[in-house]
This record gives sequence, structure tokens and C-alpha cells, in this order.
Amino acid sequence: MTQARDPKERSRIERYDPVSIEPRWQARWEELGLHRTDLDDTKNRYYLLTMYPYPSGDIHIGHWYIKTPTDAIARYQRMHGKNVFLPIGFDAFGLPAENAAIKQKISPRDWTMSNVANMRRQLRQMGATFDWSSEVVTSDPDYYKWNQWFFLQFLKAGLAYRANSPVDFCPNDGTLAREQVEGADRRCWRCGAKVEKRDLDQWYLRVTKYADELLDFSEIRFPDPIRMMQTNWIGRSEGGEIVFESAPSEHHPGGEEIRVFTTRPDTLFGATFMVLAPEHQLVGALTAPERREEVAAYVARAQVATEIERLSTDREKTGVAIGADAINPVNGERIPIFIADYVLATYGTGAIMAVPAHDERDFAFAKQFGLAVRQVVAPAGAEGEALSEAYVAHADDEALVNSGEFSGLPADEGGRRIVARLEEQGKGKPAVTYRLRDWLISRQRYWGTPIPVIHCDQCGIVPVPEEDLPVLLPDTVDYAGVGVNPLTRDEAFLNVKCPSCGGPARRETDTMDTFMDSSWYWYRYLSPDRADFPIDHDRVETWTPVQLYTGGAEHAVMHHLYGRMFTKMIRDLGMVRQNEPWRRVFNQGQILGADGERMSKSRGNVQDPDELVSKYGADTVRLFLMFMGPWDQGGPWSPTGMGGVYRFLNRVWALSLDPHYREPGDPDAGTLPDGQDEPAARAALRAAAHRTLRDVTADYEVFHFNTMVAKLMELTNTLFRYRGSSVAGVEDWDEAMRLVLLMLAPAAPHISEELWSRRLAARGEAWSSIHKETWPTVDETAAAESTREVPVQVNGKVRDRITVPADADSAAIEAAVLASPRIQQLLAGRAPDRVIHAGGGRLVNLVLRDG
RNA sequence: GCCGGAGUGGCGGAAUGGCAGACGCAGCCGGCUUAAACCCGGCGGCCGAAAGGCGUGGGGGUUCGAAUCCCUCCUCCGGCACCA
Repeated sequence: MTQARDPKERSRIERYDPVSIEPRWQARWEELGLHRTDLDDTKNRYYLLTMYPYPSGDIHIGHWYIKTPTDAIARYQRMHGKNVFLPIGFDAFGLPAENAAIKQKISPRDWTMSNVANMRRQLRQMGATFDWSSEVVTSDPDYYKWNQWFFLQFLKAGLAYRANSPVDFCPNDGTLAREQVEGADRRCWRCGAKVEKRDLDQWYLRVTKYADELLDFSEIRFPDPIRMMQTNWIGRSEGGEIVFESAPSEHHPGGEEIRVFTTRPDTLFGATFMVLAPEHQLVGALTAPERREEVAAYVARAQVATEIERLSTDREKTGVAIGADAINPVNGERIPIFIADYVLATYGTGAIMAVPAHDERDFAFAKQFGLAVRQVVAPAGAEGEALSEAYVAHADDEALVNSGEFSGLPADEGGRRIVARLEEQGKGKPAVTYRLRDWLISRQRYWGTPIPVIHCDQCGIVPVPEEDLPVLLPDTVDYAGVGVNPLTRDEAFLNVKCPSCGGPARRETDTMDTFMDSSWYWYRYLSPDRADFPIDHDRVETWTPVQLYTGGAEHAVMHHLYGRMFTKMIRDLGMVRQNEPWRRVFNQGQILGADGERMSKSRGNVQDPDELVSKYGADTVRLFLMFMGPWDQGGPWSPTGMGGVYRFLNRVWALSLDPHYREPGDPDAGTLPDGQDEPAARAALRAAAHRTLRDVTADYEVFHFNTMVAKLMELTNTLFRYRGSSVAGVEDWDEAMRLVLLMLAPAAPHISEELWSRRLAARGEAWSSIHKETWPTVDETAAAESTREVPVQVNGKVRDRITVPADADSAAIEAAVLASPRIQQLLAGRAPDRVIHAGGGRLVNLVLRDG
């Protein structure tokens, strides 16, 4: 039998050398077309999408953290007979290319494409099963042509429009969509610069049309936090729109309608003044002559203030009276009108009825300006007391007070009745307001999709005819520096004949928000070469909605919302039938630098995966990323523990290639652990393997990769205890090893392929890839235990453990418990007052009253 | 301030009403080695000599039984920023 070996024999098995194994298998898989998906085979299709990277230059560990578990899912599903499509591409337009071009004096295209080339190489190192034949690069005219085409369809359908309005403007990046302005101090999401306001003519997509529909998540499975964030972002508020009229005065005839939106129509009797946004259209018409100067000064100041700083939300309220009154439609009362910058022009109607008794902001303003506070909602018994702060709470017993004929009604009902009354009189109606804005897509940048319109002095704005698409982005342009769009000075690009009148005209120089590109790329993946249409209708019908979309949570209210909007828009154009682009979105956590900060080159905390791969191999890096914690959690990068995963793979290697090995001098060589006999040892091996298979399968299903790896380690540790024993290498051992390799295959595809091929060779069987194997099924009989340990509690504290046959019923367990000497001692002759059998005999709790 | 998530050994984490700390890292002990590394085996929450007691951010509650459910407070992370 096996015996201690000479130390020299340690090297008798080949060392695990991932660096030589991995590229070999990667080449082989590619050669065999193992990852090429037949898109016309529509059986068992599984569209697995992972966010395409921005070609910043290098793949970093964060990309691996998203993509390698995604690949494990792809491989796992293939082993279940699924026809998995896992495409990849590059989000290749955007500002960094332009900045690099200015700095390094190379063209954004060259910079981008050389990065793409490097990242393709790095992505291949992962050993991921990307189908490169469907690759999409958004800066290719073949791709962005279709952005332009979609834009023209939206224009025709009235879903795209041009408007002059104050827009958020970054000195570096130009126009930003509302979502791209971050934080209280309003900084650019990309460069962090302070965002200003500018009045500009810009292109919008009418996505507010979908506000209500976007709140319906029934056809898409998002993580809860993302759903909440989108819901908040859309910001639906229900209430009423109420029409006040301006009161007649010596300088003004009155009768001008001023509409306000309120979520609290029940407080209408408490309106003691009105506030307009400084930008409100009626400010000019309503302001009394003697107030004009002060009002104009405030309006000017407010403009500057919004441009410069609105840091604090609890700063002092400012505003000025405009010397006019409004008439409260419910009681005919005259209330003074103010302008103040705490009322936003962009929300609701840009005007509010101010109810200081029931709104904190109005209360602060009233205090500041000595205005009346009239309470109109009060909990029972609390009427008439002076308020030291706004009463905004909701009590069950509250009712309207000081509200004319509505007094005494519960607040909710009172509010509804007030709106109903006003509606009869044509002075109000129920209304809904959203925080969501239309999507502003114009960018004053070069490296993006040119917006396909032409400005003609005679004909105005003329869409580029579809047959003239794409409007090509000129490759040779002259950069003046940051903040200047070189297209505005490119005469060859600018000058064009008007498609309508043939006269001289100029091209639009704005390009599209790159979120346009990323809002439909998964449709293009299905037919990247199709020249006559953006998407292949039949394939889109059969392959989408995407089954699972993996990527970062940082896109919760941008990409994830735009993608949904875009699908709804093209659905309304009849191009797709589904309501949502993806069935399920999974957001993995973010890997931070070792310092806990976001990884970035400027902070110098970026982890380069190439370095790790050359040291440990891709399999170890993949497995480590899955093992370090729950996938949706992320966390600061720390390579501590990488060695443990590498050790684990080495142990799998050793077990697989040399089951009989024993340490020199090991006195246990050839013997079985725990005094087991051989049949018991064989059964234990099979049981361990099949229980692990059961658990690992469940973990793969729900993406619990960290525990999946832990359980494989456990099984490996068990096998190691039998290594060199009399059951090493027997049939049951061999079956366990087979299962280990199959379970490992999705996560660590190279080593499992290598060991699989050696295993086949050793058995004299012809080679075939482990990745074409079928996922094994659990043998429940083998997995079943013959005996079971039952913890015994007394009053909830574990006092003993007893071993019973696996099929023991409660009565048998109870008898065994009461027979235990330890328990008898604790009971001291008493009978338990209650015996709890928990979880189908998993645990017994004896309850004794009064100690 | 509002919305959401989280808080468990020295560290990453496991357990989602039933044995707290699986698995791994770091550490300690032993084996192998001339030696070290590698490798192999073992120990490992805290207090205590032991019996035992205490222990999942703090406090309270529900339950035979709570890391897990409820209330409340604290801390950290993400999102929003006067949204009427």
C-alpha cells in the first residue's frame, strides 16, 4: 500500500502552472468556436448581457469583478443546455478620448482604437466566453449612423424637439442632462467642475411621456435600491392645480390667471401669500411700477445665485413683494404676491400658494417677512394654539379648521372636496407633477454622434434625409482646447446645401449624449453587420428582453433609466414589442481602491489584473473575486487571501493527479480517518460530494459565488483527508473528483479543462471539452445521511448533542434525549414542561418553568 | 432633512426564526527540512483553574428559542437637495 516517500518524489507530479495552461486553452476554445452563439437557433436561448466597457485604456480589476462571475453564469447555463449569448463591445464615444487627443496630439479615433485593441487582449485573458463575432464599437459609423436614424424617427414622431431653456452647463463638458449634475453643490458627473446655468437652444427627447409607465416595474426585476432610486428620481406627486387670479389694482386690471400646483389642497384656506419663481412669466406684467426696480434687482441676483452657489438648503429665505395681490379662489381673499428663489421655475407651475402653517419653507419665509400664519389643519383638541413651527405631521384624528364650510372634515376628504368644488367652477383640477425632466441630448462636444439636422436661413431646421446618413464625424479636426467643439470651426463639415431648398446652409455641430449610444447596444449585438436596418426584427423578437443584465449600480438613474425609456420609444415606433429592455438587472458591488476610495489613475489606487494574472493565473483571480464576499457587495481591494485561493487550486490539482500521495513519514499512510471501515469511507466520500453538488448548484442559481467556492474548498478538504488512504482512487473517490471538476468548470474554466483532459487521457477516452458537459445531477440517496446529530437545548441553551438515526421520528428523538445522562442530570428528576421539536427534528428544546 | 442599504472574531465573511463565527486570510503549536520557504496536521470569540457565565453597534420588546422579526437610539455607506 501507499507509504512514506522520499522527499525527492515531491516533484514527481507536474507543478500547477496556470500561465502555461491558460493561453493554450483560450486559443483552443477560440479555434473550436466554443463561444460562438448561433443566433438562429432559438431553442433554450439565454441572452446574458454585461455592461460594455468604456475604452479608457486598461481593463482594471473592477471589470473582472463584473465580468468573470457573469462568465461563470454563462458557462453554468450552457452546462444546463442553454444556448447562451454573451456579447461584448465598447462604449467608444465620450470625453476622455477628446481630452487625450488635446493633450497627446493624437486623434480621438486613434486613441480610442488603440485602447480597444489593448482591452480586447486583456478581456481574452479572463477566459470569458464572449462572442466576439458580434462586437459593437459605438464610434463606428456603422453604429452611430443608427443613433442618427433613431433621432430622425423620434423627430418625425414628435418624440424629439428643440427648445430654448436654461440648461445645466459644464465649462468642460458643455451641456449636461439633469441626471449628470451631482450633489448639493452641483458638479459635473464626469469632470467634477461646477455646473452653471445657460440659456441655449437644445434637443430634447420627450421621455416625460413615459413617467407613469416607468414607475411600473412589473416586467423588470431590479434590485430594490435601484427601483427606489428610479422611483424617487421620477418623483411623482399627486395633488391639485389651483387657479388664482391677480387682483385688480390701480396699475393692473386684474383677472390674470396664476396657476399653482399643490400636494396639499386641504390647506388652501391657510394660504396667506403667494410666491412666484423669479423667472415666472407673469412677474413683469404683475409687478407694480414702484416695485419694479427692487424686483428687477432680485431677479438678477437670483440668476447669479443659481449660477454660482446654492449650497445650503436651510439658508435664510429671501424674496421681494411685487406690489400685487392674488385672489384665493376658495374664499375670495386677497393675498400678497412675492417672488423668491426657493420656488423653482422648473417644477410644477413655477408658482406656489404659500401656507406657512403647514409647510416648513413657507413658515420660514413668513417669519422672515412678518406674514400671517393661519392654521387650517389640527389634531383634535389642538386648534387655536400658536404654532412655533409648521404643522406638517399627519394624525389620524386631524381635521380641517378655519376652512369655511369644509371645517370639521378629515384633511384628506376636505382636500378632495375643495378640489372638486373648484373644478366645478373651472378654477382647479386634480393634477400630477413629476420631478423627471425630458432628456436633454445635445452636447457641445466633438467625439460623439453628430445630430443629423441642418440649419437653413430660408427653411429653418431641416432634418438630414435618411439616405444621406450617416453624417460622418470628420476624423481630422483642429483642436483649440478644452471647452471648444472643433466642429464649430470645421468649414468642410459645416457648409452644406439645404436638403429642402438647395441653398447654402450649416450643419448642426452639437453631438449626442453618449447615453444615446448605450441605450440600445444590446439590440445591435444581435445583428452588428446588418446594413439596412438598426436591428434585426426577428432576432430581437426571439432574443430580447435580455434575460439578465449585469453591471454597476452607479448607473441606477442614468443608464438604467435611459435604456428603459429608449425601449419604450422604439416600441412606440413599432420596432420592438416589449415594454422593457431587460427582464432582470443584477448590480454587483463596486471594487474600491485599497484606501476605500473609488479606483482612479489620479489616486494611484488602481489594481492592474495583468500583474495578478501573470503571478497566479486567471483562474485564481476569477475565483478570488468570487470568493471575497457577496457579489452585490464589492468593497475595498485587498489581495490578502489570493494565496488561499491559489492554494485551493493547487490542492485540486494534487488530488486530481496524485490521489495516493502521502507526506514522508506520515504514520497514517494507507489508513482511514476516524477509524472508519472502507464501505463507510466510500459512503462518506459520495455523501460529501453529492451534498456539495446540491449546495453548489443552489449557490450558482442565486449568484452566491462566495459560498459556492467555500463549499468546494470544504469538499476538497474532505477529499484531502482520504488522500493516500485505501479509498484514494477507488470508484467513489473518482466520482467525487469528477464532480469537483464539473462544479469548478464555470468558475475556474482553465484548470478544470486541463485536469479534465488529463483525466480523459488517463482513462483512454477521446478528448472533449468539460465545457460541453452536462451539469451533474444530485444522487439524493448518496447525499442522505444515515445518522444525524441533534442539538438539545434546555430553555433555549444548547446543553447536549445526541446522535439519532436519520429517519428517527419525534417520539424516538425525545426518548433518546431523555435517556441522555447529561440531560437527566440537568432535569434532576423533573419532567420538562414542554418539548419543542424544531424544524423537522433539527433541534430539540426542553422548556422548564421556574428554573 | 428625506429615501434606501449595512453594522457579526485581528481581517474578508458564513448562518435570514433553531448548534453564532462555515470557508479563507493573518496568528500560534506540531510534523517535514541541516535551515528557511513551500507543503501536511492541529488550535483559534471573550472572562474563568474548572464548573460555568457572557457574546452578532446600544437600549427595550415579541418568542420555547432572535445575528435574523418589531420599537427606539447610534454609527457608516449610497442616492436626492428648498420638488410646493
